[in-house]
Amino acid sequence: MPVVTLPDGSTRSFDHPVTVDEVAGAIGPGLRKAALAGRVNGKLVDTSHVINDDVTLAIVTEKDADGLEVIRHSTAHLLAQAVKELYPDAQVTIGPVIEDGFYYDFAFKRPFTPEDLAAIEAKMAELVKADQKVNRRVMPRNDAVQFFRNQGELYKAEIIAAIPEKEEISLYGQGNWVDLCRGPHVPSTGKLKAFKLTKLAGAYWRGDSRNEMLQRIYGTAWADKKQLDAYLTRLEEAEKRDHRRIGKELDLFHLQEEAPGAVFWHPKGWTVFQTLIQYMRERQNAAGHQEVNAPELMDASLWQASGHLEKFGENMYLTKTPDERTYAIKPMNCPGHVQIFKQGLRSYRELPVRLCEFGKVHRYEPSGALHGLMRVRAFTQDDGHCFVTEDQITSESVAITRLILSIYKDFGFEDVAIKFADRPPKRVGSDEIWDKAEAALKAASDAAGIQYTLNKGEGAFYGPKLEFVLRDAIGRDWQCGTLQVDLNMPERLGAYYIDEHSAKRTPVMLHRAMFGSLERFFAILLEHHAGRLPAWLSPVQAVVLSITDRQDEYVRKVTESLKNQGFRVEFDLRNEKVGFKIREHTLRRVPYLLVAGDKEVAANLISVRTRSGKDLGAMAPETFAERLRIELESRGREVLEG
RNA sequence: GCCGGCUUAGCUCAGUGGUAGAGCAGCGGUUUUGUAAACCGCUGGUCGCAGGUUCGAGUCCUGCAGCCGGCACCA
Repeated sequence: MPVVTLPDGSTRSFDHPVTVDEVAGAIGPGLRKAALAGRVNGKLVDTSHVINDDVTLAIVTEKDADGLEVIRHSTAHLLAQAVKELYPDAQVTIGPVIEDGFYYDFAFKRPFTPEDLAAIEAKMAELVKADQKVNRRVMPRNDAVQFFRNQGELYKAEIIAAIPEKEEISLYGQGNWVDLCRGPHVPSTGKLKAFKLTKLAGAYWRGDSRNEMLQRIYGTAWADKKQLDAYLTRLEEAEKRDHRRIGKELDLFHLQEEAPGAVFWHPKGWTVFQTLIQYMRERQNAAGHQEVNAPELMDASLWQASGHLEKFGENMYLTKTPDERTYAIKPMNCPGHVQIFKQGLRSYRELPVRLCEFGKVHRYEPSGALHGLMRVRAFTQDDGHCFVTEDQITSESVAITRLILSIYKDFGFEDVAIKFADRPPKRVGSDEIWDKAEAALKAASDAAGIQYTLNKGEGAFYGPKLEFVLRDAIGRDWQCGTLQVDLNMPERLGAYYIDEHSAKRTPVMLHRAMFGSLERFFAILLEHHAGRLPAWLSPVQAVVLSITDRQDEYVRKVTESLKNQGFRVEFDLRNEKVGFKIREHTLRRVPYLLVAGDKEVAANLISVRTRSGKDLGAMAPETFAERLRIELESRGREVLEG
């Protein structure tokens, strides 16, 4: 006789086995109607699930995160059902829940068109209206394989055939459509009220580029129309902060056809870029890293020795010179730094040797990978290599980790996730060396007191790495910094030092980058701030505006004085109304607008307005300069308007 | 690289086989202006590139390039 304990601690006893649906009904008809699924002893089940024993039960509705998950999963099924009804020849494959929605992959003889998408969506709406009951049944594995084979669903049959033989397979059906699924699902299609198909895409079967390409349909699904609309609005907002759009609006950079994946930096964009470099230079100098510069073009033999040519040759720019030598444009900086380390005999007393470079590298990325500044073929790394003894791995790694996190704080990124990427399938070096490298990096992570998640098999080919992932203002994640322990490359490139017993020893090389790619970091900053860069990074920090031409001389004088103090300031003497000028410079995201009319000239003041529209009142130019200086030096932690 | 879409003025975009358009920007003038768009006028295009079909192509077809959305890749 089951006793059901509800989340509020109350219990309900039944004298016969009951379904989740019946329990919900016993609590109230409203809850019964709202029930999408149940959580029995922590496990998510259908509302039709039968409870035989004493359990804890939570009724899952659209208000729960679990409920939303069930809605999305069921909407994916609804999509597949609609596709099968419209295009019986299409074969279904998989349809999982993803962030904000779901997708479903189909194999079909012709590509789906945007018109198909509209038709599918209409069919889905029709099926919702029909409010078909969703039912679950189980089948022995082999029967299930046969069942789907008979229906011509070869992909489904293949998936099921990979499940251990003795397991029972659960099938979900609605109308005359059936799919393999673990579930749970909503009780009927009428529960799916707010969804939208969003995009069509190709996707490889089982995620392997050697396999055939399937057609993926993406959709989003929510508990109600309001949430759906909010999501669509969120997408529009994200589009507004797209760095490609902002880059154009603010005249920061451009890309053009003749140089795919390479950036033409405009004066304002380059100002920001240089500010980033200058900042990083100060931070890494202070941390004892020495800046160097290595050739962009080096003989291919060096890349052969490092292993890069073999592993990444297809993605390297190679050039043959008239003297019949083959040079590679550097795709990374490590071999160059090793050459610098190798000059002269190094003593253990010199270690750690920390070399770093703002290295411009070129990688022939697959054409489909290019994406604005986020993924380019020519980019600048704040790349560094620390040559250390084995004993120094931990302390050095801890120092680097702390440096990276402190730097991110200066840019306003407090929410940093760290991932530990261990040995990849394709790698150089023995397993013993990898064991050692992974253990060392783990020890260092623990010593630094950081929490990380495992990113299995995602390490570099020469060593394990920590990946530092930033979360931006609208919740998107970006991998930027990295710290890698490398026990392979120094040996391959013949680097050594003399230890305290006068013996040759191979140093350990720690690879580190903080911005990662400056181009990418720049783009992340633009999107994070929606173009409103903090004043210390803004290409133009203030504009001095005249109201009539009577203030021209004063405006020039004030501007000149601020520029002489090192601020990035412009003036605007155009024959325009002050409202027009304010609108324009606000749209250009200039942090401070300094207005000078007859009143200000008479009193030797400027009226200060922020780009967010706040009036800071009239003040002497010197006062403004003093307060701006504090803001810049504190990197925005102390703001003028605060 | 793979699947699909897109490419028209500096920018955003309209233009479904018959003489290339709008708004903004730019330029010239009027206006001397007080915190998010004053007014008038003018300029501006090998319609991504190369072929083809047609009496006629921005529009239809083929190839290529770039970009966009995904997939795969990412030292």
